[in-house]
Amino acid sequence: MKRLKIKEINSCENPPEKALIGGWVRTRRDSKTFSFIEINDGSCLSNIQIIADSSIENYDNIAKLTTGSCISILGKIVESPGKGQKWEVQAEKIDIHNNAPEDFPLQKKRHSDEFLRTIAHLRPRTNKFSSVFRIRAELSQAVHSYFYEKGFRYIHTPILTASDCEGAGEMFSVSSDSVKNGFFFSKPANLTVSGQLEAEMMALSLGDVYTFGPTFRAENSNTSRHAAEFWMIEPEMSFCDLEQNMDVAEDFIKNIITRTRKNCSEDLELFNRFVDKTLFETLENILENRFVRITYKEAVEILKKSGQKFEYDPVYGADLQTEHERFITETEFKKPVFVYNYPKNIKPFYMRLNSDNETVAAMDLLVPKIGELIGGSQREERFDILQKRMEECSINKEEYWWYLDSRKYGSVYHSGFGMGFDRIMMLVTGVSNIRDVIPFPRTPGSIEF
RNA sequence: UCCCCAGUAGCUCAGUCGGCAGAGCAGAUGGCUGUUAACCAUCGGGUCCGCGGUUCAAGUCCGUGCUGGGGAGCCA
Repeated sequence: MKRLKIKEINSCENPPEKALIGGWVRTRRDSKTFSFIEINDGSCLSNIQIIADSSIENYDNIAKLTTGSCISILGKIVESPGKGQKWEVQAEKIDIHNNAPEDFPLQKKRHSDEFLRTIAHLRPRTNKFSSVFRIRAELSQAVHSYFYEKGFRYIHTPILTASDCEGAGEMFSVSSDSVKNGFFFSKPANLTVSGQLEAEMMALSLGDVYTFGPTFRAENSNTSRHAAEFWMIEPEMSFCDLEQNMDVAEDFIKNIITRTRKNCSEDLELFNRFVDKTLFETLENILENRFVRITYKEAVEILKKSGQKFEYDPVYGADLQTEHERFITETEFKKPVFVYNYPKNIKPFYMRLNSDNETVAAMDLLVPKIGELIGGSQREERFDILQKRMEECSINKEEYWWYLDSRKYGSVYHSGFGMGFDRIMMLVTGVSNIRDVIPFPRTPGSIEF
């Protein structure tokens, strides 16, 4: 008999009379002649209640089932006379796959996030984390659907790379003992910090492309928003300027949030109730408003005129501090804000120089509570200017011969951005620590599991 | 890497002025009930994060290390 998932039963008006169900015991309540067993199979947040009568052959063992055990049940699906659930299962046969010993670390009460991180292998068995990871799957799917529907091609950029100077942070080096000098690739290799440069090459032939894959940064960042291994989405579009780039970013975010809200309503409800009571309000605010667009120069002026006391005074020409970003998105506008046209000396070489010769066509998207969610730019497509910018930034042009080639042969204006997938997970769920939206997070000093 | 905070039973936490190590939940045993984080009774359960110091006496005070958390920098 085919196993039926709890989600299928719950969404049914007329479920089949009999079903085979498998899952993990969340709680068991005893009576003299029968047991109530609540099991969860991960298909949805809800559990299903199993009634096991003492007439079942292995009832002695069933009455000893502990939280965390795994069982299969063959039984009748009936309307529940009790409150709290529509359907329940009158068990006819119960297979005990494993009875969890008494030291099973998850109790029925609430655990702290910090404790659950130490048992990352078991935390998906909790309501909160199973919800997080169902939402993560849905949000991933939404990313692919969005781009697919817009005619973008999903491309795979390398994870192993030789480039080491994109200004994107420290890199992990990769070596192998299988070759004598350690250089498997004949020169030093690293884990990628971005697929952008390769994505540009693909965009300059396929038109609109995107990557969605793992990214690695060896920065010793100890914050709730940084991980050493995270997933990044990087669309890259030919015939696209900075303004169109921002249009895509805004539409993209609104689209994937809308889809996730529709398809994960039960899971999201949990976060709105227990994790962040303003979550739905926040998402509503993002969906219903146009994102603000201001230049870097305007941003600095707003900060200067605000009368707000900052630990670091806002100065034109310097990077915006976290406190500045928060003021702009949380206090001044109270909605997502694109800040664009940054001074060229605080941005990397590949961003397109504006006609003022001072700023580049860069844009960052700042979002309340999350901070920087997107960083992007129109790319410098002009061969001579790009070379000059590389010189200014002390980039070794020979290593980038192929990148420069793309500006030599059929170059065209193009743009793209990078969005931290784990950060939009935080936005959508209200979870405040990036370690809690990644199944097995890697952070400085921590690579268990 | 810097600043701040924390570490006590399997988990969540209390522990007063330095003076016998505590509760709830979880577990075991028994009872009761179409139960809903069920309930009632009984029992078992401790390297008070490690090391060093002060003291008649340290979970408590001091130093140091480790681990975790919050913030900053860096970024997505």
